[in-house]
Amino acid sequence: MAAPSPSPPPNLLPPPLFRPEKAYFFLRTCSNFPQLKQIHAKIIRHNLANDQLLARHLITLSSSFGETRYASLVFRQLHSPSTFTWNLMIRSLSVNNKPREALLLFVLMLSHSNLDKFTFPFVIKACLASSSLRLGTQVHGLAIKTGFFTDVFLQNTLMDLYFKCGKVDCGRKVFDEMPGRNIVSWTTMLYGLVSNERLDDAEIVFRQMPTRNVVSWTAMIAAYVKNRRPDEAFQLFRRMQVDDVEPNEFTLVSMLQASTQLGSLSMGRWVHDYAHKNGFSLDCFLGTALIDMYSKCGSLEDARRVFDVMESRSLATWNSMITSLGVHGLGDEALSLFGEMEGEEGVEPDAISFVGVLSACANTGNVKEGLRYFLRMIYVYGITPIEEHNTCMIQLLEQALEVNRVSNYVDSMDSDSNISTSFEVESTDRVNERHESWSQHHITFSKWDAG
DNA sequence: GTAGGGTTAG
Repeated sequence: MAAPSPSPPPNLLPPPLFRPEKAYFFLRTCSNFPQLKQIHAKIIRHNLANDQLLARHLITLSSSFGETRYASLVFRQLHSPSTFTWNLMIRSLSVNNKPREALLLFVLMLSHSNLDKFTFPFVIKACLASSSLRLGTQVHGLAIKTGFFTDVFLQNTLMDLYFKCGKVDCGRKVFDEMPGRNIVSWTTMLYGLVSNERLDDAEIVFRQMPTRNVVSWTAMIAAYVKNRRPDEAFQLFRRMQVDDVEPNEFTLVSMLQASTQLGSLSMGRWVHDYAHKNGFSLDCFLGTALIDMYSKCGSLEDARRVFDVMESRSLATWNSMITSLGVHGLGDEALSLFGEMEGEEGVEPDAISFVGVLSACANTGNVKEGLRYFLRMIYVYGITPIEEHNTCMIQLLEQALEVNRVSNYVDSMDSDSNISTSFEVESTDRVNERHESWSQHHITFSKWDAG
């Protein structure tokens, strides 16, 4: 009797068929980076690593997880990436805060691939993000040379670059020579003028605009706020509603700033109420603007209430709440909230957080904690002190010296020698002379106390 | 797959 033929060992079995469609399905449902790596491994095992469409999905997804190195790896595995894929990779690096790498890739692209009209906005944005105006100008030249300059997206992005680099005349020239301006071109022009101290010209542009949408209205409202003209911001807000343009979160943030500038709690409450009634979600920006408004208009309770109900909080949200507590004299609460923030995943304090923390310590005279946080800022978080930190520290040290001076004075009443006392007095005076800014700082906080 | 407006300190 013939022996049954042995079945091949499992590792020699042909792999089950893994079509690209199946890989797309997996990628569509993929929600984290380890999962993505598993799917990618499968893709490689089934010789699909050179599939352009799959690679695009992998690049988009890994960069959405912030994994640009992995995205680059996928990109490098392609034999000859299409222009689309080059663009995608440049964009991925740029949006993940790696504009220099994006620009290097663009330089490489010039000798390996054709460009298209989509390439330019990505590259110009990378120029802006890395403050490379010079390269931006060269890209401008290249756009003209290659015939892509007629694209309105490209022109708008270029205008924006010039305005944000302070080159108003260059931006204006692009705008003036544009044959097919659209609403974005007009709004870019408007805001370009505003951010270069030219509110009057911006008003003219706003009047001349053929059509206005919520972005253009909001840009003009924000312009008034930026120039500390809150009354005009409110006027324009009303006109916008008469014009049947619905405000959005961006608009409301500006209106909250306008309320803060007016110091009007009732106006601020009205904006909050408006947001509530119209179903606006409390996103990080709107929530933080509300906290700031309530705190500066005198209602710490409302600020805290907003903070507590917010579903997601940005670093700015935490900073705003910490500063508010400190400013309202609740230094201990400010420090304890800072501790909570440090425990929160993905939220790392920045220089502004420490301005809040140190001024909370300074206001409550908490010298020991102040020094501890100051050192923590420098040595744990690697943050270089800025003037505001130094001002707080000087205030704290003066308090320490003052306490020391008084105690030394008391000691000196019991002893014959008062050498150390005179030294302390002298050094306090010297500090006062050198740092007159302290008194200004003090006035700032007295203003809060009064309010 | 591309462009414009928003938050925290000072």
